[in-house]
Amino acid sequence: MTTAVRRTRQQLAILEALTAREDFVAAQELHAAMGRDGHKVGLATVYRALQTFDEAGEVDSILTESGESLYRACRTPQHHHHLLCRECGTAVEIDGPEVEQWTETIAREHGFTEPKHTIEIYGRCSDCS
Amino acid sequence: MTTAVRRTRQQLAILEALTAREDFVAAQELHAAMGRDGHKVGLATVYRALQTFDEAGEVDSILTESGESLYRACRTPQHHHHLLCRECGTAVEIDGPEVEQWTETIAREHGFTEPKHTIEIYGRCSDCS
DNA sequence: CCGCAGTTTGACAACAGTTCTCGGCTAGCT
DNA sequence: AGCTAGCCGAGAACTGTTGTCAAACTGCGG
Repeated sequence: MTTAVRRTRQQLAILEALTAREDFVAAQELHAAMGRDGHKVGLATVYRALQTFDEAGEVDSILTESGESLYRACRTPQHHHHLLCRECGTAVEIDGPEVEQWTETIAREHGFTEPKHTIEIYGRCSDCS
Repeated sequence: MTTAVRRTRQQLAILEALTAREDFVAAQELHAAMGRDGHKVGLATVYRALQTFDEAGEVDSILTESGESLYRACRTPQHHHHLLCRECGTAVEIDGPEVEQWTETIAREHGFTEPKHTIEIYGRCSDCS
């Protein structure tokens, strides 16, 4: 296991709470949910932990259209994107080698290095249509 | 011209200030720049105007990685994406029919309707590398 | 087993960006 | 000119996030 060390009880609890969720959660909501479950952790701690996990690549994060960050414990550590329902929030993980390829090509063509990209598709899922 | 009506002096000034800029600007920066030029408009007005223009499709807007919105008067009203330098902020407009295609296909495959997407590529431009 | 050094925590304050509020002002119509 | 609907601007309020700092916890050497 190359999984990063995750020392503290709190961090463990946060990761656990996150894992228990299917979809993306806002830091605040996660914090609230943990409070409801009796796990008292500071909000700042939640933010810090999520940030740390994100940097370590242990969780997946996206930016909503309103600028807030959502997190999700991510099973496929491999790079991928999301298809999000803008009504109910369901997220489908998608994989797009073609697009990865495309962004790299575009970046290189314009002399850009270290390309990173944000690709999210928003729509209305079949249940919500 | 289907261009929306743009009645007031302020809105005109805002649009003008925006047009004078090559790259994406934050609402606040635009406001500051206008102040420097002697055009006094309220910050709230700048926000309102930019929002309105954005909805009307008269300007282009993107969300930075830190969650702030940037705007730019956009000459190619056609849908397109951006390649942004994360150092100096230079933006290159890019066009990717393949990707448009791809997102639609993906969305449809998963039963999603009304697909909209966010695709931004961040990198370091040749000057900054 | 005890104490120390370095981390981590959590309550709260501080921030940044954005939106709301509301009195005053304008523009356009009659 | 008078009236009305909508716009403006200053600042306050809000939201999500980050910083602060003392207290608590951790592992380690003695």
